[in-house]
Amino acid sequence: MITNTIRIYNTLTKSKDVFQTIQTGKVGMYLCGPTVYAEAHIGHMVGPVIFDTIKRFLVYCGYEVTWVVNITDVDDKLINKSREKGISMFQLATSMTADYLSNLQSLGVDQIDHLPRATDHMDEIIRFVQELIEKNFAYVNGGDVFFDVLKDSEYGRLSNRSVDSQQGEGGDAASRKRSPGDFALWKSARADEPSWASPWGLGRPGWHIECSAMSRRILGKTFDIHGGGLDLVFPHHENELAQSRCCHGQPMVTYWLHNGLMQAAEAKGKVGGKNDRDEASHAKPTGVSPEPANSVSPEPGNSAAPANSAETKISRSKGAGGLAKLIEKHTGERIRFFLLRSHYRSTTLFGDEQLAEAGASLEAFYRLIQRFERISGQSFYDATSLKYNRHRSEFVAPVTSNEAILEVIRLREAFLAKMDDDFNTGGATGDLFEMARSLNRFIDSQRLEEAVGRTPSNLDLFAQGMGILKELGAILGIFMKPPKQSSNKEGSTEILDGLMKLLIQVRTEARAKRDFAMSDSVRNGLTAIGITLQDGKEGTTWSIERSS
RNA sequence: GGCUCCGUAGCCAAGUGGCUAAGGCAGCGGAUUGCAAAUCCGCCAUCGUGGGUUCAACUCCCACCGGAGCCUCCA
Repeated sequence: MITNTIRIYNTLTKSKDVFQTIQTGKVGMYLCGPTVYAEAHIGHMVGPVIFDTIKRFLVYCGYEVTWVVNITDVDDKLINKSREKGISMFQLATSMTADYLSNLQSLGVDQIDHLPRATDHMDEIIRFVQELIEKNFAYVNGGDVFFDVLKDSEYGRLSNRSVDSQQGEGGDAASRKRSPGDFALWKSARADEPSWASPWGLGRPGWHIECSAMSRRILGKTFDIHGGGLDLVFPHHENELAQSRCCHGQPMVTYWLHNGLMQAAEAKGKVGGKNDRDEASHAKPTGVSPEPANSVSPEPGNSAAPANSAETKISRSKGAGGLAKLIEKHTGERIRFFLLRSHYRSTTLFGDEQLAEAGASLEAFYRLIQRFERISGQSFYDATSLKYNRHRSEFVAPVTSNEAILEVIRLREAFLAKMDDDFNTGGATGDLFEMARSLNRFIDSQRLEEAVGRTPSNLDLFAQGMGILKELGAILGIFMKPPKQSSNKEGSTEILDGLMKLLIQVRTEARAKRDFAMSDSVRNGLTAIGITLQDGKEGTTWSIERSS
């Protein structure tokens, strides 16, 4: 059963529209993926994470969703970069695609159904160009094919631009265009460039046509949702839209979604943007004095670092696998949660401090989950252990008059209402924090930490409450598996557990004898190496502090 | 220059024409604890500036100041 109370902000209409699918119960969505010429940076993850969340939410609401993310593996940048590196374009694309996919996996983006590569769809691309020529929306000049912008009366509507304000690319291509705003559908290849045979000679596709061709093949001529970064609105999406609409005589997409761009804290410009890439770009006469050169970069995370340092550095180093390192330091779940804390349409301030803060707040959930596992003796993460509801329409509220649990039920509604409102994950996470507080309050008020409070009905109610937390976590794609511990715990778990047991026993005996000097010495020593002890009603527990 | 968007507490960040303006981080007070940690309770904002519309605006309109994006490859 479908539950639809969703409204989506649509770039095309510039308003929040009621969500209505083309086919009942089915959703087709397409997200513009990367051009795989360099390692991914955090900015590349915004779209995938929000779309992954959108798909989870739509599935939760009862839809059958097909999600496509394309991989652009042929492009001028790829050609140039592969030459630079002395490898083939194919090799470069393969390794950078692998990097991209592993980053997605780390962030829990696992809902993608199709990852089409442009080079695997040359036939469809060529056919698409052919159709546009036949329908007189495109023209051939030399070995190039251009889209004729003036033939499309609706051109410019998505990005709110008039045709005469279009500025086309200059260079030798300009002379072969009818009007400057025309863009290439097919580019003739020079002898030393990768190329494919076509009716117009050897060449490669233009930048925009692959998305039109691949989305048509997989999702059809008209589909529900198309997304990408705000920077793609023009020219990429405007052109894609023009190609598809002109070719098919019907709308390409119902809802155009655009995510805001990441901005490096204490740095100018978006992450991965011009300022990041162009080391020596003081060309702009902005009147601002050139930044001081930052030669030595302090340890990231050192908040005492001078401005123009750590945070800026992270985005700058994207060419050297910046994101993979970031994930290693902060864990994928932390980065995902960080991205979800703000609204996808807003510009997000990104920096080491912001990430650390997201991590600190996440700890409260992890502690609650540990508390649950300790009390109930069952796993929170194991799919067969804690029951939770996968579909919105199947929800059955726990029967109780307990205030804390009633609050959890109320917060679930609030959470879902926020998700309904243009996928407001930033607002929804707020409800999650309140939910955690309510669940802790339930534990405290019912004395679940002690044997006396663990009545079957209390334990059952508690499990139902935690099930709601898990239900909502699953929509956001978090709390699906245990958080990553420090890497050095791997492989030595048993020895570590044994040692900790021993130390705790020694300390407990000292405390029993009221030898607090001794017990504090043990605890302080452990704290110093990153292990935290917690004295509870039923003994002492320990945990390793995760990287900050 | 053209076209968009943003400016909410020390920091991050939701949100609304009228009820106490979410939540997080940090901080402070209390309960709890041998002391801590964790947890719970409480405190911590008149929403960039100046006008206007309105019975009523942080929320709508205008101007200004400040910031970002696109117009060229970009998630």
